[in-house]
Amino acid sequence: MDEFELDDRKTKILNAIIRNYLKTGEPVGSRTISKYTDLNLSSATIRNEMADLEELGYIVQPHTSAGRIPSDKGYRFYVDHLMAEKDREVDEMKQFVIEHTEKVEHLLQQAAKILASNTNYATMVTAPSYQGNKLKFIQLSYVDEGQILAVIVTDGNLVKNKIIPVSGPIDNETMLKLNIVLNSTLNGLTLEEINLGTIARLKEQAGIHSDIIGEVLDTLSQMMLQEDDIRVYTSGTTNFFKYPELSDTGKASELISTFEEKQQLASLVTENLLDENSTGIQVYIGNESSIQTMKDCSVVTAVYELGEGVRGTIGIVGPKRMDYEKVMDNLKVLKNSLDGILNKPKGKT
Amino acid sequence: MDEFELDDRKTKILNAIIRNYLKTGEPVGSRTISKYTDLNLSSATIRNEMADLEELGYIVQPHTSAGRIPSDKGYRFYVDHLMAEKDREVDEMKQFVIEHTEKVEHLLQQAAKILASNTNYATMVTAPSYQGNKLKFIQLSYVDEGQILAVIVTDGNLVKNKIIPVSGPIDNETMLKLNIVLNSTLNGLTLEEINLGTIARLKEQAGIHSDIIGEVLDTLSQMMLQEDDIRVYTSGTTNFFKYPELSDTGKASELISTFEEKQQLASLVTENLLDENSTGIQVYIGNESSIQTMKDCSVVTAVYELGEGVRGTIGIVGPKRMDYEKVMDNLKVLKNSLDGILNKPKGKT
DNA sequence: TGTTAGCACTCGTTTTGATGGAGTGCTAAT
DNA sequence: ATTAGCACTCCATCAAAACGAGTGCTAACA
Repeated sequence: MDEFELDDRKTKILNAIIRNYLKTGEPVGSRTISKYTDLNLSSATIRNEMADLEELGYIVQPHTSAGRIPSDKGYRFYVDHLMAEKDREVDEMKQFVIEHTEKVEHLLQQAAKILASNTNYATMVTAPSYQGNKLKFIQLSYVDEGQILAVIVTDGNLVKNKIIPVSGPIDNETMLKLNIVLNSTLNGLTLEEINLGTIARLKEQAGIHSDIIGEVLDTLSQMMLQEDDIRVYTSGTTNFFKYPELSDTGKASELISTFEEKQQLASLVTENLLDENSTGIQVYIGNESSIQTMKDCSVVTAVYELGEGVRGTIGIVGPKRMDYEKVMDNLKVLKNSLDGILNKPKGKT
Repeated sequence: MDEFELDDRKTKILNAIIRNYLKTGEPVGSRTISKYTDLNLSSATIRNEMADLEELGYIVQPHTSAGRIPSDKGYRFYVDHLMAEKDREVDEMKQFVIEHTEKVEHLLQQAAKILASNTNYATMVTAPSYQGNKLKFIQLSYVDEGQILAVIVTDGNLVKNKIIPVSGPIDNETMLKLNIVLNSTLNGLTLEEINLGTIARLKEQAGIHSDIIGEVLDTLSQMMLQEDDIRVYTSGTTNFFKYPELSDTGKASELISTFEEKQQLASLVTENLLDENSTGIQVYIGNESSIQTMKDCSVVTAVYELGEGVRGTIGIVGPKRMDYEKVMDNLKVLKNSLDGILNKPKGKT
């Protein structure tokens, strides 16, 4: 619907304004456009058109007697309709050489860092959620009196562990039995598939030690629950200082604080992880994102999939006047680097 | 030696200057001191004394016709000789209510956060090193074809795990045997105590599967090696903005970047973890710390001991003009809260 | 001899005013 | 419908001026 309220000429002018503003960061005036486009119109005509565009809400004037800059609506229009037109060369982009390390956390931290240094924006990478990830192996070990160690491995070789306190001592045979019961019942299931029936069956089989099973299951769900555990790796937060519109002390400080409060970031990103099964790229302009402090920023995110069902998000945060094309390209490339990396043979990618 | 080059009056004046500057953050002039102290001296006399103090290097003038501010040497003198004099009330300090969570990492992140909000400085907490920590339990599990899971538990219930790739399949009996060998040989040893003799004995016992033992040992040392794994939790980095002398874009940005590069912070803190067995509090003023970017800051650190041999560092970074007394008090209290927390009964502390 | 009052001087900060330029909106001519 | 022209607005920049805090020095004082 939006696109019909703009005729061809207005679209061209808007495009020119936005592209120009992305480049320079300065409000752009009618005279500039008059020369920039192939429309061969005088600045006066452009002025008239610009007045219209402003009335329609695509551009705004920081103050009288200044040029125009894109509004959120303008950016949105650009991202949705104007941007894709241009084919761009990916070869200029630095490659993502991600060392295939054992530690997922290192991997992700690294990814965040590279993305930040490539784009010059602040970046975040959320650790994968266990959504839909299958249990592969469970092991209980009697470590110490009163303490059992539960180790859980899922597809994609994500490992979690927790110490569970128990009251009495437990003999080896019981441990063995519990392990067998747990593994035979739960292996191959996703967390969502463990229902009351499964639990009842488990407890029955465990007999006298059903309390331990209970503990284990609690642990399981606690572990896999996202809230508790969505880790977010960030990098390049000081990049905010590179953009005058964000670099005044107050704003930058708020933004960096938000990045320190990883939990907030997680929430921003989680919705799109759940809502959307598509692996597309999401763009939030200004207030479109749910985080107040980012009202002067744009957020671009993508979902990666380390292994089957092991999905997380990568994202960048920068000024609204960001190089959307470059950012989206970078995200795509990084996403591809990460996708399925856990299942790939060891070594460099 | 230093203290002998200052007579009583100079000491008093220096003290007054520093205390005043700590409060206000403004260069302090002779007139202020003339009224502040009980010395009942005119500003002119103070001026003479100040000229002397400047020549001795305890104070400096930001520019002609400004008051004086303490030099690094001045701060050092204050911290070493002047500060302790005053007894302060701890009751004003907010308590550290640390929830005793299972996850050490949450615990430490929380500690950093509370410390930051208490002091209004940037804080860091390093995860404990394994220095001197004893192995308690090792378990190898055959998870998948070609993959063994190694789980290692140390005193203090720190758990580490790693997936080890193996070439051929391994039967249950072998696994059992390996586990017994590993545990019986290594339990109770610290990492440092595992020497070539131990290793040779292990491999011999393992027989045909000595390669796996080798892998496990590699993993062990890799895991416990500090370099690889000193995690640093930080908080309150945006507090730098609260102090004008640090809040200009350039400096603040550098500092925050340093806090993002956790590894650098780790190095700052590690030395004192190793060098010193005392549990005292370390103060680094300006260039006394090894990190260039912190030349305009003071760093105060303390060592905590979660469990026996499980030691890490807590520290705060702020302007040289920081409230040393408050900071040191806070560190002491936090240190006490953390000390031995792993061995304490579960629940609130 | 140590202390103090007084004064000239320095230097950073803040205020003020002037100037210039970029850009607009409107009107009248094409 | 388009354009040229013009008056007007507003911001940014710069320099000068006014200000104020604080010093160093000298000469007087106890």
